[in-house]
Formats: sequence, structure tokens, C-alpha cells
Amino acid sequence: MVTLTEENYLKTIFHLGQEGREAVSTNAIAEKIDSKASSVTDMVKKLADKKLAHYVKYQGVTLTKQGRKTATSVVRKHRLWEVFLVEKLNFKWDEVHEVAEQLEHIKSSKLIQELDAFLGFPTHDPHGDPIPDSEGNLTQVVSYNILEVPKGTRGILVQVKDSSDVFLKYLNKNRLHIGIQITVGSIEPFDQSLMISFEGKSLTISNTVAQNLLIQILP
Amino acid sequence: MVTLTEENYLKTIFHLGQEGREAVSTNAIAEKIDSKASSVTDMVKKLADKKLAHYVKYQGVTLTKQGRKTATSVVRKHRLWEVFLVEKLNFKWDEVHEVAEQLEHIKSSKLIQELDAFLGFPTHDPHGDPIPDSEGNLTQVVSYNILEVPKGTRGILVQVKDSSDVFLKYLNKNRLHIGIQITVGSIEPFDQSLMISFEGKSLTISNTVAQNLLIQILP
DNA sequence: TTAAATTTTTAGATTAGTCTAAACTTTTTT
DNA sequence: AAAAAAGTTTAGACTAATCTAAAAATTTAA
Repeated sequence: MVTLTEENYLKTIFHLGQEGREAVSTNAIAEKIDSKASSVTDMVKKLADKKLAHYVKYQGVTLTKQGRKTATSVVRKHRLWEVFLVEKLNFKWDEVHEVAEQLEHIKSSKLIQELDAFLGFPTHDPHGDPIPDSEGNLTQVVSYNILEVPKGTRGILVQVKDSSDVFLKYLNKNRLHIGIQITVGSIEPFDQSLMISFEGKSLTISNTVAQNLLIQILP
Repeated sequence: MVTLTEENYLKTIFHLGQEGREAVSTNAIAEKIDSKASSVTDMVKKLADKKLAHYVKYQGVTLTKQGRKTATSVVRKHRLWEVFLVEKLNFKWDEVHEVAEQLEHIKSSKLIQELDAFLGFPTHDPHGDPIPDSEGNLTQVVSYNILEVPKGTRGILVQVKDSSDVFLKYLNKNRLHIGIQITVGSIEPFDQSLMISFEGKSLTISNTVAQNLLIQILP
């Protein structure tokens, strides 16, 4: 049996592992889940005992096959519930996170299978993040960060990397949501802010904001 | 903050209090939640400290106003989720309990409000148990146990008192489900079993089964 | 390539919830 | 109304998950 706390650690290690490819450090985990490095060390040992993680003292953690499977299953549930909340229960994309954090731990394979069907087998959550299939496979859409494409590129906003509610509220305020067509303008050399235009208007966004927007390029 | 475990105790005390009217005994709680009397004593003290229960040593427990409110809120969530599982996710009425036990602890007032609306403000769960409103009020339909009405009485099966999956599977097998019209036959003096007829056929049910069937009498 | 800084681990404590076994109340029986 | 039985509480111990403070290892910098 995997406890709720263990699931949260696995999920966190999975997410951190996605970015860096490398073994994940104790401190990185502690920061993400807002706890102390010493607590993380203890838990990581337990995960290793349960064959859910590979752990070498002072060298960080990676997930085993089984650990990865548990992690993606939690991520799958989280994202399916987010779709449910937005599509069926009138939640906004900046309101779903906290509730999905709870719902992702409900244990019932029938539940998640039926929920998936009920929602029409969605492939992405409201933030454009891909939903792992029941085997844990993630099919990432080919997308580009809005900063790395040449000026004049047109694309569809398909994903936002930061899902914090402050960021999502900023996007709401500026009418930036998944699915809109964006034309990328020029980068200001002074502060790397970026000019974009969409739905007839132009907007300058900070480099920090731009880093979090992924588009699918239109021909 | 009320913990998940405290919520389960409050719910249990509420259910046991419904039947007996009296203060609920430590042992009764222990048996229901499959734990030991000593554990119950500890927890009940904690509930009293938090002003969720009235507790006098050796005299049992009752809920305070606040405790009752928390308990009914959990019951409300449990029953709403049961409706969701049956109506939207193709669960059978004997499959919902375990999952609803988990879902009842999800904390989000928006979630439960929206779920209620999404389901069309149901008044009863799949077993015919009433769903408390958001204030904790329960409007029990006037119903009678099938054993206490005179021979020849006709009524609609509106509620089953036992929701265990063995019992529900027995009912499935015999085509006994909420909403059917039943005519009550005679009680066998030897073993108090009861003859009933519904949908054109007759069936003899044991006294134990009969005790769990509630009907609303037809004129 | 040592010294300093940073990161990680260990040791020992704490809290929530549980248990067993013994002690204490209450209830039932004689 | 005393003795026996049943029910309840207390005392002390255990586990999971967390923390602080100190010790150990690794990385960075001089």
C-alpha cells in the first residue's frame, strides 16, 4: 500500500525529474512540498525500501519503474479531475488546483476509468498539460516556447507551464487563454520583454510571463 | 480544522445516535469503526475538547450543534457522491460505498454546491437515504417497515436500511430495487418470514431481509 | 588543493492515532 | 445488597510523518 504522503512525494519527484532529467535533490523536493530536507531524507529511504525509488546517499533520487507508474497514475487522476471540474462543475482554470490535489488520491480503478469515459477521453487538462494514459504514457504535443520562435511566427496557445492561480489570474485579466491564435512580435533588448498580438490587439508581456507560454506553430 | 479521522468518528456517532436517541456508547462506536474501546475514549475526549461532542465518563457521547453540523455535512457529501457515481459513472448501488467513503472527505464548498446543482438537487441517495441540505436538515419521507403494515398493503419501496454490498447483491438477484410497487403478504408464524408480491411474481423473504425494507404506502 | 560554503544526513523529540493490559465503574445476577 | 459480569478508562507502548540542531559529505572558491 502506498500512502497519501508517499504518493505526493512520488508525484513531486516525477515532476522535478521531468525538468532536469538528472537525479532529484533532497533540497529540491523539500522546497517544492514546503518541508525540511531531513524529512525528505527519511521518506526517500522509505520509498527506496518499497522499491519505488532509487536512492544513493548524497546523490539524489530517481523513480523506479513501479514508482514512476504510481506517480503518473496520480498525475493522470489529478488532470482528469481538473477537466471534470472545469467542464462539468463550472470551475475556472485558476480554481481547480487545490481540489484536484485532494481528488487525485481517491483509490478506485473503476472510478477513474468511468470518469475518463464520461469526459470523452480528454488528452489535455485545462492548462494544456497532457493527461497520461492508464499505462503512464505521456504524449506531449510538439510545442515551442514563445520566446524561441522567430518574430512573426503565428501559433495556437496550447499550454501554460505555471499553473499557480496568480499567474492564471494574470492571463484571465489579459484574455490569454488556451486555444487563442498568437502572433509573436519582437523582443525588447533591454529587459527581454516580448510583444505579442492576438484577437486584434497587441500586448507586451514580461520575459517571465513569456517563459510560461507554449504555442503550436501554424503553417 | 477537523481531521479525516475526526470526521469519521462524528459521522459514526451521528448514525448511531439516529437509531437509539440516547448517548452513544464507546463500545458501539468501536464496533462500528472496527477499532478498540480505548482508542474511542481517546478520540471522544479530543472531540469534547474541540466542542464537537458532549462527553461524560462512562456515560457515552452526544454531538454538539457544531459536531452535528460537521457530521451531516459529511453525510451530505457521501450521499451526493453516491448519486453521482450511480447516475453519471455507471456504478451499481452495491459498488458505491467504498469510493463514497473516500470522496466524502474532500474539502471544497464550491465543489459540493456545484455537484449538487449538476445532479439536479437530488433528495435521496441510491439506497433511498435522504440527503441532508446544506444546513444539515434531513427531511425523512414518511415510510414504514414492511413488517409493520397490515397484510394486503400496497406501497413503493423507497429505502433499504442495510447498504452492505452482500445485502444489495441479494436484492439485485431478486429484482428488488427502489421504486418498485410491492404488495405485502402474510407473515409465517413459524419463522416470521414474509410473503410479498411485486411485478407479477411472489417471493418469500426472511425476517432479516424484511426488517431492512421501507415502503411508502399507496392509497 | 585546502578552506569555506552549501547540501545532506543523523540523532533525538513531537504529534496524531492506534493498540494491549491492567484498573476502575456500572450493570446484572443471585 | 453483595458478587459476578460487562463495559469503560488509564497507563504505557508503537508507527508514520514531521521537526530542530548537530554532524558529515560534497561542492565551490580562493
